Amino acid sequence: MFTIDTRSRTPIYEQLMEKLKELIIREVMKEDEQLPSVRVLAQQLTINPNTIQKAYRELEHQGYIYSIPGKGSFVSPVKNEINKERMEMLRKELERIVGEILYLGVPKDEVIKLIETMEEPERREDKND
Amino acid sequence: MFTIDTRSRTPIYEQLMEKLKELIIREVMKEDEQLPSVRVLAQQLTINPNTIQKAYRELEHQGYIYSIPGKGSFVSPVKNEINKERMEMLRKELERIVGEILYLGVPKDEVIKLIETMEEPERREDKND
DNA sequence: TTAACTGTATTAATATAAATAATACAGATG
DNA sequence: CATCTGTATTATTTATATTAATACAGTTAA
Repeated sequence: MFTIDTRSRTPIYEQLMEKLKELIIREVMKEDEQLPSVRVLAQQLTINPNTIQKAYRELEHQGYIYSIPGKGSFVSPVKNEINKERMEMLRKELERIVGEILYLGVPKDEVIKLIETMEEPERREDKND
Repeated sequence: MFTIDTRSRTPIYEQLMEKLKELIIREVMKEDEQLPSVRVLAQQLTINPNTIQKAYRELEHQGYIYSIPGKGSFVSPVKNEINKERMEMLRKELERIVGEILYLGVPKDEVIKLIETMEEPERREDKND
């Protein structure tokens, strides 16, 4: 499914979160799709189940997945009460990074251009639950 | 000068780096201005000199400050060979964060609006060394 | 030159966090 | 019932961050 660098200084569970988020954001994994179980993924990546569990727990807390005991873990539907803390954190991070980029001399226009090349995810409007 | 949260889960040296970068980016501290010495700052913040040293070392590696043994540590002039690794890392981080924000349903226009409200640092063009 | 600064380096000890390991429990499913 | 799922707990090991105590060399001013 993906690879983990056990020697990296960034913790395994964080790497896992990034990779999984990537799959969710790029919509490789879609709403309500089941994630590999804690044990299966642990075996595939040859890392400890507890580490997977930690990553899943965090992703659930951030609103990216939801878990049902006995059934499994699944990708969260996007619009369901976006985590406000997370949104606030992202806004701050964005400001920090753009601030740093501007300081380093990259003109604002270029930053905006970069963002304009990025794709907005397509989404149905009609699916109001 | 600033405050450090020793109980925070983010390492002290990272907090220090953020705070100092903030001062440099907001141009509270200007080119070639001297930073407090390792020992003085350590005493002020009541943390270990080695921790300050670590932060300074990293900031130097990222191109934000330069140190002269026996003299002190100073804010780097901005245009002097921007750290390309760092620029690349910032670009990637930007893409990651904006990607996540877009995924969460914030329209691209709004992200761009936010960036447009940010101030570009003013800089002389004539000072070509 | 001496005294008091500066950054830098090293080595050891301690504290905190991450990761592994071994289980256990309860819900879901066929 | 057997086997899958998530979740929780406790202990141990390993890695990282932090402190501590020095040492050395360059700078600066008295």
